This record gives sequence, structure tokens and C-alpha cells, in this order.
Amino acid sequence: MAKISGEGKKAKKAAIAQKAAILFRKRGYTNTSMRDLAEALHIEAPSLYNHFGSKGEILEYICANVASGYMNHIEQIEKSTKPHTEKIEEIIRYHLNAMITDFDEQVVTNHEWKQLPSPAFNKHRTQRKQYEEKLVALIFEGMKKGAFSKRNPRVITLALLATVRGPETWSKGNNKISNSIIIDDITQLLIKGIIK
Amino acid sequence: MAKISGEGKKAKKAAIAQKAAILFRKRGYTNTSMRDLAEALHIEAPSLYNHFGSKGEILEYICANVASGYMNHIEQIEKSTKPHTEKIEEIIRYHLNAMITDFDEQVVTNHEWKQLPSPAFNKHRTQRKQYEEKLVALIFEGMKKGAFSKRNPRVITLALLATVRGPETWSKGNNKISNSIIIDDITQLLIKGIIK
DNA sequence: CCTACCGATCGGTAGG
DNA sequence: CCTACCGATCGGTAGG
Repeated sequence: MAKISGEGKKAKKAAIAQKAAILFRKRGYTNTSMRDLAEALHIEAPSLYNHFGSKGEILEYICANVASGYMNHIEQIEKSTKPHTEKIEEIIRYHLNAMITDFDEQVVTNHEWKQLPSPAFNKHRTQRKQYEEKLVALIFEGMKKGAFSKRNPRVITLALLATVRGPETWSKGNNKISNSIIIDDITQLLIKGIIK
Repeated sequence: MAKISGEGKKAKKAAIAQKAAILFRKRGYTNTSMRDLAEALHIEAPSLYNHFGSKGEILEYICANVASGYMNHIEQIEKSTKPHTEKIEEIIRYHLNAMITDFDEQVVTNHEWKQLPSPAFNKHRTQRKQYEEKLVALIFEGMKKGAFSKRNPRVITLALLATVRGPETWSKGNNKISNSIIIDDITQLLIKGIIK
């Protein structure tokens, strides 16, 4: 008798979400039907509803995972006593590394989170706002301490967050460039631009 | 008797595309139906087909306008004899200014160009690639001349293009920040990061 | 620019 | 996990 709940169920759920992330990234969330996703998993569309209550819940699963990764990381950074330049550098590297290693989930979250169903949408939006505020505070502190050039801390924060999304648009042809060069060059560009 | 062709026709076409850009940006291209667009224009959906052959042609109209703006600008820059730092600064400022003044069209083009119908898709992709190559060349020259820090020119190009898209994600709440601060702070961040 | 309408496809449910 | 199926909505056409 096969297990119908527990570990097997959770693993199947994760497998569905992983495949969904690939399709959602390639074709977009709205352009990917539950039939497309089912076909990629070699099952029929209604079977998906044994694992997720709706299409929106699959997106929610993906976005929540990504968001909690970022929140956990920045909370760790806040606790540390490192200089601000190092803190910002670690955050930049976390973003770039996440973008490269969890490419599909990251891109889908950034592009499609506004299509999250209602309660999940508000929760996710709040998390993004909280993350942004933590980063603004870190950058503002660095400016006050004289480590960073004095500019509008919110503009710098949003520019940093935009830059670090760069690998999103990388085409296959650019993949000749190694991950470490991508991470190092972008990190240095940003740090050099931010510090005094 | 109303004119049924010429200037009036062209103006109506532009008006449809402008409204479409607003809706496509807010809800996404796929999530905006021809009925939604028609309603916003106070006409019936089938009437739209007197101005555009398909939904895809509306997207094509928007993306082609944006693309030609960028191509014309960089070709002007290539012709000039200014130092490389000034050239790059002008390009950065063009991007930021375009993003702020043609917000909807710019965001829609960046987010939805991959949904362009087949011939337009290939044309637009080629234009983006050409633009990218021109920018890589400019940055590589600047590095060779010793004006810019030596890094992978393609990584720097793609990071620059990502950064300059920052205002895309600006929320209304951040609009307390003036456009000139946004443009100046991001330009300075990037130039400082790029130069030697 | 409108009314009337079509075939295709969608997310999701019933029932097993 | 499947078959059978539904109501809603979509892009687009016919014909005026």
C-alpha cells in the first residue's frame, strides 16, 4: 500500500511547484494552464487539485519560499556586528547567488507576485515592504557613519534591488560567463558606487 | 462629414495604444482582454479591430515605439566625439528619463515583449540584441582607454541595463522623491561604480 | 462604430 | 489519480 499522506505528499507538492516555476517563468503565470502543467508532470489536470486547492496556491507556494529565504537572511545580517559595507556586500551576494541557483522560482516571484490570490497577495506585499525598509535602514546607517556616500537612501536601496535582478534577463548565450564573474563584477560595481 | 482616414485615424490609433499601455502595465498583457480595453475607451470590443488587426498588433505598436527611441539615441551617441564617461552618463540619463516620462510604455515593453506575435517578436529581439552589443562595445572601449575599471564588459552592460530599470518597481508611496533626485542619485551611483 | 455570435480554452467540480 | 463535464471568458469574424 502506498502512503497517501506525509513525506510522499510533501515531496509531490514540491515537485509540482518546481515544474510550475519552470513553466511560469518561460511562458508566464497566466499563459500557463493547469493542463500545461499536468502534461509536463504526466498526469491529468484534475489530479493537480489533490495537491493544491487552486492555481493561485501553487504560485503562493513558490513566492512564500522565496520570500522567507530573503527575510531569514536579512534578519541574520541585522543581528551581526560587522561593518556596514560588509553587511551590504553580503546582502548583494545573497541576492545574486539566489538568482543564479534558484533562477525559475526567483524570476517567477519577482514577475508574478502581483497575481497572488487575495490574502497571500497582501502578506507577500507586506513582506517585500518590510524587507525594503530593513535595507533602507541599513543603508541610511551606513551613510550616517560615513561609510557610504550621502544620497537618498531609498533611491539607493531600490537601485541596488534592481541591479541585483540583472541575471533575470540573462540569455543563454551569455552563459559563457561564469557565475563567479557575474557575482564578483556586479558586487564590486555596486559596492564601489555606494561607498564614500 | 467626419474624416475616416489620415490624421484622425492615426490619432485614434495612438489613443488606443496609450490606453492599452496603461492597462497592460497594471494588469499584464494576457490578463487584459480586448473587452477591458474597449470599455476603457467607451467603445465595443469589435470596434478595436478597425484600428488594429489583432491584440498582438497593439503590443507591437507600443514596443516598436519604445525600441526606436533607444536605437535613435544610441546611434547619436556613437557619432559623437565626447569622452566615454560622458557617453555612458548620457545613456544612463536617457534610460532613466524615458522610464519616468513614458512609464507605462516602457514597463510594458520590458515585461511583455516576449509575447509579441511571431515576426514582430524576432525583429524586437534583434533590436534589443543590437542595442546591447552597441553598449557592450562602448563600455569595452572605455575600459581599454583606462576610463572604466576593467571588468567583464557584458556583465557591466547588463548590470547597467538592470539598474536603470529601477523606477519600474517604484510604488506610489515612493513618489515623494523628486524625479531629479532619482535620476541624479542613480546616475552617480552607476558612474562611480563604473569609472576607474 | 455596433449587434450578434462562434470555436477554443480556461479553472475548477462531481463522482468514482 | 482518472473520466466526464460545466460555466465563464477569451480573441476574433460576419454583416451591416
